[in-house]
Amino acid sequence: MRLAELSRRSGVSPATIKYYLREGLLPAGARVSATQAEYDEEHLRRLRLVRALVQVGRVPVATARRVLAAVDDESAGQFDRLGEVVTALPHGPAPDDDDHATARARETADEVQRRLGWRAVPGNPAHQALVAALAALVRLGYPASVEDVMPYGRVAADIAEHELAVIDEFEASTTQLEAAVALTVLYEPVLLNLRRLAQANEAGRVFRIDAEAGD
Amino acid sequence: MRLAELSRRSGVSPATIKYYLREGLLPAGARVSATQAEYDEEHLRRLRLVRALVQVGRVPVATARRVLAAVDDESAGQFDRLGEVVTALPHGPAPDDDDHATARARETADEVQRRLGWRAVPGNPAHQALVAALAALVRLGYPASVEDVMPYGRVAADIAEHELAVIDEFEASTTQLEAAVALTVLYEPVLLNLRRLAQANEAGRVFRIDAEAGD
DNA sequence: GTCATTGGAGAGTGGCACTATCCAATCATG
DNA sequence: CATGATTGGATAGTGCCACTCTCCAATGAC
Repeated sequence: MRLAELSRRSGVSPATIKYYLREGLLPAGARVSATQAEYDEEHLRRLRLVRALVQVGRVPVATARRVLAAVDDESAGQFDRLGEVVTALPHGPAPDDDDHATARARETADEVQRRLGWRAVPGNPAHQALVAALAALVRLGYPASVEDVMPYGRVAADIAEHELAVIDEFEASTTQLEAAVALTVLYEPVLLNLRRLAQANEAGRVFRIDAEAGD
Repeated sequence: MRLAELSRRSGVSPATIKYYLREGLLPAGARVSATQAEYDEEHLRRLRLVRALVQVGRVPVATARRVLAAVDDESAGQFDRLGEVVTALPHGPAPDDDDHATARARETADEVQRRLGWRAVPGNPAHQALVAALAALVRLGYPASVEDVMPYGRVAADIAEHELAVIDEFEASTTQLEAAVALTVLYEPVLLNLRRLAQANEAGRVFRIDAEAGD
């Protein structure tokens, strides 16, 4: 199919598809002549994945390129590619200054991971972002002790175990990696928005009861 | 204290503090003369909250203004203010087109909420964002059935119940609302990054065993 | 043969979170 | 009281990012 049809079938504007081609998010089509290229179903699928990552998963375009390159890199082993993928995916900001709050947050993060039996990797961007978030809570005086964080850690462990089981069912290593990326990135907003809905629901219960009791 | 000292104590540049004052994220200081203003500890605390929301929570500045205005609005009741806060907080994008995938996603979202005993509010931005994320999964052919999503819903319900209990322990309604905002926004990266760490840990177990077994 | 279409390249746009520059009023100091 | 530094407010500018617009030569369809 031509670029115009790829655009029509995906709902992505031709200009944006050209942009993705330029940025290396989408492999070039098979050049059928000097001014025409042919795209197939695989291009359509990849384009949909890119759109999902960028729009729903809020992955920056430059990051998506790195992630997809790691997924496609047949030369490296599966475990190394997965490592590249998870470190390339966007995380929060790393802690900017090493104050008291950051130090306490780091201790908390380490202890939580120890209790869950995880190997703590201090350089891991997810670890850094976790410390930064906990440090912000500490700075504001909100609860962020090991006991406060542990419930989230247990929940995360449950979810991850379930997700890896799902990923492991895919056959080829490239489809496994693509599934890992898609499920990691796209179930993120699912989880967050379900949490928001649960909070709204729970808040309705708690505060309405309070209000009925006379505030 | 003067703006310069507020800057020193918070680590935020004077130019950025001025920007926040202009944008209404930070109330003006007490004007002590035509060219001088006095800031107190409350300003410092608010500034730290703003920084945490904007930097760690990735809340857009315009959104933070709405959220903080609702927290401060003494004229409205607590429940209404909380409603304004949760709808103002950033969510993912709403579904852009109403195709087959979106329709299926909507059904799934409704059924999950029904099973969890939540009142489904279709106009809720969190609901919209949930549908958009599920639609993206459906479009890519990844598992997004009611059974796939329910574990996340149960986890969200557990977390929310725990969080509301924490919030309910704060005394004044303004501090409760501020706590609701801070905990909702700042525990989000905590949860997400713990999930990433759990995934990395679980992936290490699964794929290393696979590799040892001969790939 | 003619004219609309295609794909590639480069520059331009709009939004956002700052950031740099001015400026007049004021404060501390001698 | 003179004077130079500081302060806070206003305005314009910067850098980044995800597109989007415009142009163009080569081509394909009729």
